[in-house]
Amino acid sequence: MRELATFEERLSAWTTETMAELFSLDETAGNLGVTPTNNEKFGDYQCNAAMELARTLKTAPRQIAQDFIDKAIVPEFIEKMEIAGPGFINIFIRNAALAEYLESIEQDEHLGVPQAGEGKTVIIDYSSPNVAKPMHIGHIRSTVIGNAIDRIYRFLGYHVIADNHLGDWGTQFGLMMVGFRSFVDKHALAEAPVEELERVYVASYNKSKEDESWREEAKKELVKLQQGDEENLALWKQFIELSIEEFNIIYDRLGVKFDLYRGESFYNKQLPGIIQALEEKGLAKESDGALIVDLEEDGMPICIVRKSDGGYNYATTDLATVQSRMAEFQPERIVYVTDERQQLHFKQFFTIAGKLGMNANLVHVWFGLMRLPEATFSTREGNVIKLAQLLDDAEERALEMVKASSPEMPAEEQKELARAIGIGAIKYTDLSQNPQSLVTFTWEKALNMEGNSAPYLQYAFARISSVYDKYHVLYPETDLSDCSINIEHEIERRLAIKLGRFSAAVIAAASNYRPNILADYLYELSQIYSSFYQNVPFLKAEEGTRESRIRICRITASVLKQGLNLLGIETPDRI
RNA sequence: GCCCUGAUAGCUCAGCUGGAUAGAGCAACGGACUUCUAAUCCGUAGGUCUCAGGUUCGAAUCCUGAUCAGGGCGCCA
Repeated sequence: MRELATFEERLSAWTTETMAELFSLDETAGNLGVTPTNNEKFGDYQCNAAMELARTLKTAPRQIAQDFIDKAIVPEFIEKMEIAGPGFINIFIRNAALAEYLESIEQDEHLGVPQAGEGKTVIIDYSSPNVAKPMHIGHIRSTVIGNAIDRIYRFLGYHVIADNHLGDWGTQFGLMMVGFRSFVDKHALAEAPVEELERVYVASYNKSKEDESWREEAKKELVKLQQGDEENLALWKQFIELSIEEFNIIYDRLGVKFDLYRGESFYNKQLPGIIQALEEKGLAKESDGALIVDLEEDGMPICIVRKSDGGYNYATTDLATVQSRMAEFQPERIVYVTDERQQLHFKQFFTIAGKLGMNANLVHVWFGLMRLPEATFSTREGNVIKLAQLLDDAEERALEMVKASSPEMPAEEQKELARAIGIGAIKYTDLSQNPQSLVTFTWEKALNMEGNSAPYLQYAFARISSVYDKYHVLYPETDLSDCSINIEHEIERRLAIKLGRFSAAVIAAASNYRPNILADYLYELSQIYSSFYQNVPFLKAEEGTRESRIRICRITASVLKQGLNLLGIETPDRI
């Protein structure tokens, strides 16, 4: 077992091993480990194996539990065990052991979180907006959730490659070309490039609906682009550059960094090879002029890999992308973060990748589409909320609160603080929900700064920092690391238990690709801390108790800071 | 028509691989700032976990069916 194993890990190993030995069981006996209790009166961890084993052992569950307690060699970190209800084994951890564990995670730069990913590469494909379209609130989920997964995997020791798979290729560029040449407003382009590009696109799109020759023209320009026409290529590159520049402004504000910006076009050269491989393996066939892969035996509709006009599809590009990534990076897995609408597409192309023998571990992490209370938003409806606007509003709202609570603070500092708080609030709103649930966007929710929100967590952190600083002013000579942790108060104990579960929260968030598990954990931790803060004195406590509590504060601060950092949320020292 | 999701307090949402009386926040009501930051804390109230079956010692959680809602299903990505 790893050095800094949690109580849960140690207990589970112990109960599983001991049960197996005492009752001569093999590994198939089911779950013999422990889980955290959800009520303190049942102890800290519970083992439910006795009920499960009752049938196979033909013994009453309480008797099994009793036998276990009587015969097992109990580790010294256990205070006591109790049998309750139908046969639960409730386990209580010794306070001294708890204190010892806290001290050990404090020494560890990863706060007890195992480096499970060492030597493994993971590619995470997220955000991936389309070129020439401004990011709106629909893009925030992929970006924020993807980035949290990115950070969490890095913290677990994985070598993460964050790849922004831009939508930089496709039929829309024909319309873009003709539209741009006819009615771009140079002034507007300089002011807000992507917004202007989008306006151009929408105008061109609308015209194409009525004007057939316009459509023809667009098609011609698209073909020219695909054939490498220099002028069109230059224009296309300009669209991309302008877009990336503007996306980066948003990414900077959100604290998101990518290792790669490889758009779909990056894989163009490989597309014919993919088609060839599909044909060679007998996977593709003609149908109505298009080339398709029949997936009926896999219970899925057919997948088009080459259109009847000879153009390639999304699926083909994605296959080429996998091939390229596998060859270049040999990732242990590739994770895609997109909205729910693409579930079928990913299932299809994962299946085809398997049939092609790509031998890649592909994961699709999907999240519910963002909706507005009135309806689904769409560019055509004109009811989109721009991401930049959302961030501005959040910062503004936070600034009002900062001004109200810290009027003496210099304006520059107020602004900086409001930025961290506003952006944090926006991110947290998305991260604290199960990604797969449907999300209805409301300003009220997005800008929430009270209760279960990022500012609540930031506030808890800031209060700790403040206490800690004050302690050092009052007792500059004391080295806290020389002072022992003593768990006395009930709320202190709850805090200690919770702190010990940080690594479990991080691991669960990673393996389920659900940052909300970590967000939940941090919120609960902050709640306990806030209660601790409000109800127990530390600076005014007696010597000894005081140092112990300040030390617990320090560990709480480390966990909060690290945890929030994994969600991409900043932790100002003052708020 | 077929497939994928979801339905939990008035509202917004948690509830991990089945475990003990289903939890938060907001809103409501009642308390706590001469005391470590009240963006906080303490308390009250609020539930037939959509419905009907099934599996199980044990179901909000797993299975089947129904209802409602969202999404997807050959040349968009």
